[in-house]
Amino acid sequence: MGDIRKDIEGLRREIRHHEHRYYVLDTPEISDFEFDQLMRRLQELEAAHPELVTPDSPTQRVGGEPAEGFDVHVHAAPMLSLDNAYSLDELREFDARVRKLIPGEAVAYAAELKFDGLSMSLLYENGRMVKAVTRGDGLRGEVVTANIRTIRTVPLMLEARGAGEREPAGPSAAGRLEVRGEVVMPLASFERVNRSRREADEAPFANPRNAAAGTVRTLDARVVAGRRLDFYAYGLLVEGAAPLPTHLDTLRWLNRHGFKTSPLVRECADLAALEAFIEDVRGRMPDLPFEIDGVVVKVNAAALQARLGATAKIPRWAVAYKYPARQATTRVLHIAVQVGRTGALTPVAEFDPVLLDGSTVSRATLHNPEEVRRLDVRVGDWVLIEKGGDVIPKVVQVITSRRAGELPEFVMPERCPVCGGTVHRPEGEAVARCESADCPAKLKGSLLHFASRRAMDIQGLGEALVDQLVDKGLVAGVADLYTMDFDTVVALERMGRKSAENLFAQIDASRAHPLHRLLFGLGIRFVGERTAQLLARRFGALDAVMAAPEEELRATEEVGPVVAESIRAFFAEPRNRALVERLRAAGLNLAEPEAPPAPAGGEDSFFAGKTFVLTGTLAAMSRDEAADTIRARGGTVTGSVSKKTHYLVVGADAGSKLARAQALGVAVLDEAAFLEKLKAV
DNA sequence: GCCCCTCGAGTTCT
DNA sequence: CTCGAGGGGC
Repeated sequence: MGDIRKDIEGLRREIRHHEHRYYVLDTPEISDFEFDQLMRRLQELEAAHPELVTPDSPTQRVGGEPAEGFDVHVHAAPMLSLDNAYSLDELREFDARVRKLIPGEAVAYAAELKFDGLSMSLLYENGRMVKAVTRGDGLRGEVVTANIRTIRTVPLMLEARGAGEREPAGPSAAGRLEVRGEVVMPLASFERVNRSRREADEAPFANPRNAAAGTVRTLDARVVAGRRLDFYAYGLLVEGAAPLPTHLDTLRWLNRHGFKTSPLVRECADLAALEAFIEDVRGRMPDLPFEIDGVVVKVNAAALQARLGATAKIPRWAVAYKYPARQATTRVLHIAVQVGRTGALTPVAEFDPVLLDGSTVSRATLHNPEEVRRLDVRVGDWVLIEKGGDVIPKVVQVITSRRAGELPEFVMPERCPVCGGTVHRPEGEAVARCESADCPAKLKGSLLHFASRRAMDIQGLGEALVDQLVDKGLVAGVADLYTMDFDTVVALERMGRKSAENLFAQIDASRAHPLHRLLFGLGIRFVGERTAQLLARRFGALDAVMAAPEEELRATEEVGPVVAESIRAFFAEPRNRALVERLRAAGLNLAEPEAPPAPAGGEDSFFAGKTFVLTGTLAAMSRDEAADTIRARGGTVTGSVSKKTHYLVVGADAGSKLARAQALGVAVLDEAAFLEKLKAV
């Protein structure tokens, strides 16, 4: 419990620091998204430990303090922010919560666009706009009336077109009332503003929302007038009057009085209708003249809203659904250089974390110096990133229009960033490699590779442990794994007795694995899983492979001059020969068992002699299991679709392979058909 | 010598 | 999953 209290206090300190940087100093150190994540974590901890919530916690107020330069206005009613739903699941939870709080009521929702701008409160007296106030910290905002007056879609005088026949007329515009909405910068204006800022050698705005926020807080209203902002209204508070019966009524009232409101709105009776609307809006997003980042969902009936009420920070009757972005833009903070097990130096872009398709992404490989040059990525650049058909994010392009001034080009280091060893890039090859035999990064990579599932399958030997073993000098090569001292390992960080026992059991069991796993695990260049299997099967024992002259090696399937030379060079290396001797001494199996007889009945099965490719996620089994099953029935499984492929087995979310199969006219089996064929045998 | 097929290698986040 | 590159068929 003491730990949790410490965590909470640490988080609060951190959040207060960033709030100050953001709201007061106007020089944030972290992205909005990271800030949100900190806040979320604090909220979760406090929710789990309500006794630790204090009134001065950052969660107990809505935002920051107004900056100097503008008058401060205290909102008549706090401008709350909305709770966010980052997935349909979270939206479902919202719906369930609402229905649970007001059981038996027929709940309908009003859904509209969630503009990516800044909230604004407009005060009207006798129909005249007298004051415009930013949201500020939710309680007090900045008075920016002169700036907002320049926005053409903000009515300075309320119109009062007649009510439609079926709509209630609503309150008169005569008294004091407040209209709430969002100031946005349309994309066309955004492009124009950034173009002229670049011409004037000023840093362009990162996105329309920042541009709108920056503009509204400009002290010179003439500048604001030139920026063409827009205003969309979504809320109405009338002094001394009850709210209109529903949110949709409010929107109609606002329209009739001269305000723009969300161009897409729908009344949704249930979750399914909400999901349909969300899907619909997603499709239309590219055609909208402004940026949105989601859909706002509100309980439509004012009476039910009142019954649901609000917490100190957010109303319980509304939620903002945010789309998982398929693409995102972010800023490159750093280009790191990683060293892999083969010594390959890989440049990696590290950027401001962004939410991309449901997960937070903070880095993406740039593969090699060639790719860095092709993209022309530089530290400080804004880049467009996406997750293609798969999970792995990639940098699509640099947004050169947002490059502020001159940025230095990336240069590959001439020495290994980990060990300082010499780096060599052979003529005509894309990758540069660290040449040092003792590079810790290479050692860590080889250990992880050795322990990987398809090699020696030592579970529990992960990155964290390998780091410790190497950094503490306990392991200097794979052979040391078999001579490690149990007590030393138990003493390592985050290593309990039980985990150490499991680890040693795994290491012990690995001694008996067949030769092909060891051969693969050694990490000889160009000898992957398959080549290792072919070699092990042909030579039967490690000594035979080591002793084989190059011609013999080349007689093995899929081994040509390059691979043969690589194997020869590996075993010519004295330290590698010594390694083999140590492994032998440690009692490792250095032989390959005789190939098992062909599976009974395999020859006449549907699968026998045919080539299969698997893609997507299968529900009934993993892809590996499916591959084993096919092989057990006499089929072959390969990784890529070609004309020789007989069938492509597709699971859910199939990627590019399906398209390729269709292009080549390769037959496709869906999971149901595949399982059917399996049963038939 | 060209082209197709595979294999190898690197990779993100939860 | 994708890219680069080795092997081997034609």
